[in-house]
Amino acid sequence: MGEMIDQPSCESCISRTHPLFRHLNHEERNHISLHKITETYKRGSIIYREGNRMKGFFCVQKGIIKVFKTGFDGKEQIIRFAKSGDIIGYRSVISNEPACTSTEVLEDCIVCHIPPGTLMTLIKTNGDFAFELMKLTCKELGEANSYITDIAQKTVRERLAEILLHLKDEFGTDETGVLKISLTREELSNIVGTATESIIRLLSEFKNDHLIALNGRKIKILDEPGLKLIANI
Amino acid sequence: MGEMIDQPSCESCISRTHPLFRHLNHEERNHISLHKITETYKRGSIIYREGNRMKGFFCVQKGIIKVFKTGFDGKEQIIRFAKSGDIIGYRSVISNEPACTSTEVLEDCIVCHIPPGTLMTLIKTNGDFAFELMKLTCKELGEANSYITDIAQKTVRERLAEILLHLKDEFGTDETGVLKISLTREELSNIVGTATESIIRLLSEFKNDHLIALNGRKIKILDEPGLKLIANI
DNA sequence: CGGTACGTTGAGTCATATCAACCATAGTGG
DNA sequence: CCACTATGGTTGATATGACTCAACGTACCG
Repeated sequence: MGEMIDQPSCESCISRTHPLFRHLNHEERNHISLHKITETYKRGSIIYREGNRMKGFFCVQKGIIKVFKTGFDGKEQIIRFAKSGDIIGYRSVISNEPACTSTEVLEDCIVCHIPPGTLMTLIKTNGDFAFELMKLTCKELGEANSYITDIAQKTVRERLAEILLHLKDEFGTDETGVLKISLTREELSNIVGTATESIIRLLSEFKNDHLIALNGRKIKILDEPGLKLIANI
Repeated sequence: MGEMIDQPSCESCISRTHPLFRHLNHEERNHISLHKITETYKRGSIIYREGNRMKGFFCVQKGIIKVFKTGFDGKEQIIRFAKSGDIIGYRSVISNEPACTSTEVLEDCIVCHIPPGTLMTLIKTNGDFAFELMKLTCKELGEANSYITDIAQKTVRERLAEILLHLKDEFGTDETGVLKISLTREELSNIVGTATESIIRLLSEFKNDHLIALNGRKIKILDEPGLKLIANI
């Protein structure tokens, strides 16, 4: 459970212009405003865990969350990240199944929790909302399909190069070119689907080949075309 | 393009009781009836190809279709199968993106093609339909997420055992216990994500361990608990 | 100051890919 | 009817990418 903070109105929320919420009318937004709970979560907190019965979904205002599954031997597999504007947990609400992933906060978050009934009502009464949500799901599904193909066919080296580029696209870099998202070696290995040691060795190979620069968890992309070549993009 | 056959009415279609179509009223069903095109496809035909702009979606009446992506070096990765009652191609219609997978017929098919406008209208005007479709997408997404974790973390041996059990669940067996779906060794390898030779070797290992019996493409499951043990289920 | 989590490096092993040869079957065209 | 070709299946030998295990360094924290 996160910590409750002053409850801001949805009328002033940055997500108001999000494709998903763009089509809501005054009344619908008001309804959400009344029923949502805005909370903060610190780095390391678990928002929900695989197997939990979901009691609504979450809209991320700020921060970064990792979405992962736990494999047979307890090893995490990171499926995706959620950041400002993304929503998580809706899949389980809709399928009415226990959550199939866990979510852990990587960077302190502000998250709005919206009860399940509100989601259902919106889907069934607002066609545009339903359509946008479906678009979102379809996008995720398309990405998942690509991911499957990549993991099945590419080498660890190729996948690491691809993930680095992908992280740059998704989270960007600061002024000096350092990836904004900060991950442990283990987390990187849990995205790529490999052993931590392999990631360490490959990162230092990439560094020797002047593709990246390393400084602890800070990763700077030096040669994007070079990485693309390795990743086969 | 498939071959057109006598156009049956949707009023008598077996898919009428499908969760997705259950909530359609007389008028909506009539509208689909008027606008759908029912076609047959022979084994080996391609219904649509990755990158195609989709001109509607398909509802499978009969037969088996494989849904796959083509990797960098041309190797196929089978993402899923579609059989009676399943629908394919809707993702691209909704995202309004080119198809992200190709589909090839494994067993002669009867397929109804439904134009994109009809899908959109249904989503936006029939909340129950939208909700059921979303459920379907979410189910696929959940399966894709599990698949990612499996491929990333399990060995080829474990995955093959799992796939065999999965094929049994999805397509069943005949009276003698032989899997109803018939796949080439290469197709099996394109599901598991490995080399054809590895599949051949592992299948014959499983056979020696009396887990399965082999006769050409016919695979009989002899020891389901044993396979589950190997698959870590 | 010791403890805990993370990062790094080396050595050895193993699962799986790759390459190559060969067999079986079925369809094709002269 | 036979040679020809294509496709799928099988097996063996060899190479190697990646994992595992183990030791050790580093940094932060109470």
